[in-house]
Amino acid sequence: MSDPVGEPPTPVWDRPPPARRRTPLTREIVVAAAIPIADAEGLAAVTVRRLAAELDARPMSVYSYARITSKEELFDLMVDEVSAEMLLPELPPDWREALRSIAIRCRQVLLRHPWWVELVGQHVLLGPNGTRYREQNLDAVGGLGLDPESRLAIYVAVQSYVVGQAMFTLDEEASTPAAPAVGYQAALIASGDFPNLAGLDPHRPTTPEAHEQFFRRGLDWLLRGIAASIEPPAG
Amino acid sequence: MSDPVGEPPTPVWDRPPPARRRTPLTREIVVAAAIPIADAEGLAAVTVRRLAAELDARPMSVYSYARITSKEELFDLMVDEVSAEMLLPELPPDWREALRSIAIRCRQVLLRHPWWVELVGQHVLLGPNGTRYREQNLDAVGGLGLDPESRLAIYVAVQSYVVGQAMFTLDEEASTPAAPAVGYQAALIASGDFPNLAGLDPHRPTTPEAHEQFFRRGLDWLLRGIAASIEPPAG
DNA sequence: ACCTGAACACCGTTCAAGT
DNA sequence: ACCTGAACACCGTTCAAGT
Repeated sequence: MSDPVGEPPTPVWDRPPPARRRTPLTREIVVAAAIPIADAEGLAAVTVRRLAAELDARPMSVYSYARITSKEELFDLMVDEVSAEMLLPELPPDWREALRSIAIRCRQVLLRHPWWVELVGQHVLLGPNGTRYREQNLDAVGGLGLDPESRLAIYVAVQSYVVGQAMFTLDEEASTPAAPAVGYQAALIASGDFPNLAGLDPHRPTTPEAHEQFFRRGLDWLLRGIAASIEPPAG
Repeated sequence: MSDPVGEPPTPVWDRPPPARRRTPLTREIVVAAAIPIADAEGLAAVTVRRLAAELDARPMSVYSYARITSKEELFDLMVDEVSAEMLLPELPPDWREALRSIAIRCRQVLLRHPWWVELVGQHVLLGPNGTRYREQNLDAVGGLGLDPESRLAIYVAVQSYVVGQAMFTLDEEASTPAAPAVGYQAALIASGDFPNLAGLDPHRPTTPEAHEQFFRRGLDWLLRGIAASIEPPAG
């Protein structure tokens, strides 16, 4: 692992001398290397030294070639890169379907990149792709004749729900029944002081499909409430 | 800073010898010391060594006296401690008012302890106070004759919105107009490619009151949608 | 048994020295 | 000017030695 060449099957002299660099290190390569590490092992595994080793470079070269002045800026780039995945190629004409599609797509991306949620709290969506994403959200409700502030309020409400809900799903996926805290929880509930929690089926399904159904239920509530406030009850 | 006694104003011999320890170090004291640090300087400022210095102890004593085996467990304790602040002394009888009160209270606590949002993504609410908080949430909709799963869905939906919305508020409060990313953003929008974002008033109020109004709007949408699904339209 | 000092294996980043 | 090795000032945690 610490030997970038691996176990040499031939004498040194037979191996071609290392090329200066197969492809010059670029910002894109650095970001593309960091994202899978964060996906698979969490944000904490993304260290400058680890990236350098992975890219067969020296730690400080990561800063030089990615043109970043701190690790935080690398995180900014990672957040914006993933924001691009949230963009829909096309927006359904109906505002409700448009918001629903955006929310579902966003959720899928968040479940693929759990660290995004951790970062977005401190790294606002001000990069190029994050800006495009926000523009697309406002576009979704563009045909309703609402004032800009109201459109922003709708975007923030839906996005808040999606991000918060993704956190819950990730939480539940991460906490195995064997975790100590889960056992403690069960003992607490068995005390009888938590009748509502006790009423929950301990064997309720926690499949991805079940989580998605749960998510859609809340999303429908929110969209229905928005609809009720912008479309005065007909009849 | 590294000298726990400060600049001595008297010769050593005049100063009373250090008491063994004013009060024995306990878990509660450690957690109570950690929370204000996180509130004021962020989670990253909470280090074992910093805590030890603050409490006039050695780093490893923090582990011993708080009975924790890792820093993560300290974070677990911090999350649960703050969860207690979210509990309402009394629940309004009307389910909608109950959910609204919980949401507003929760939001106030989150704005006081911004790091809670960062942690809750990986530290599920399985401690004693977190469990009480979840029980209270389920209790809020206990008088409607809903099945347990539906009550859980309502709790998760409201809580998701509250947590996600708090992140947005904290984001906006944190990003000063002088931040480089904000300037970049303005230039992007000036390009004309983002008509919806361009339509937003750049001088719109960003006071805490304005944020709260924004929050309440989305909360009302969500509650209205929930109401519509459990109370079939009368008339 | 409980507590703790020194040491270990890491971090991100500074900075002076290279090219 | 751009790049980088060594060094600095930190981390969380292990572990052996104390009481």
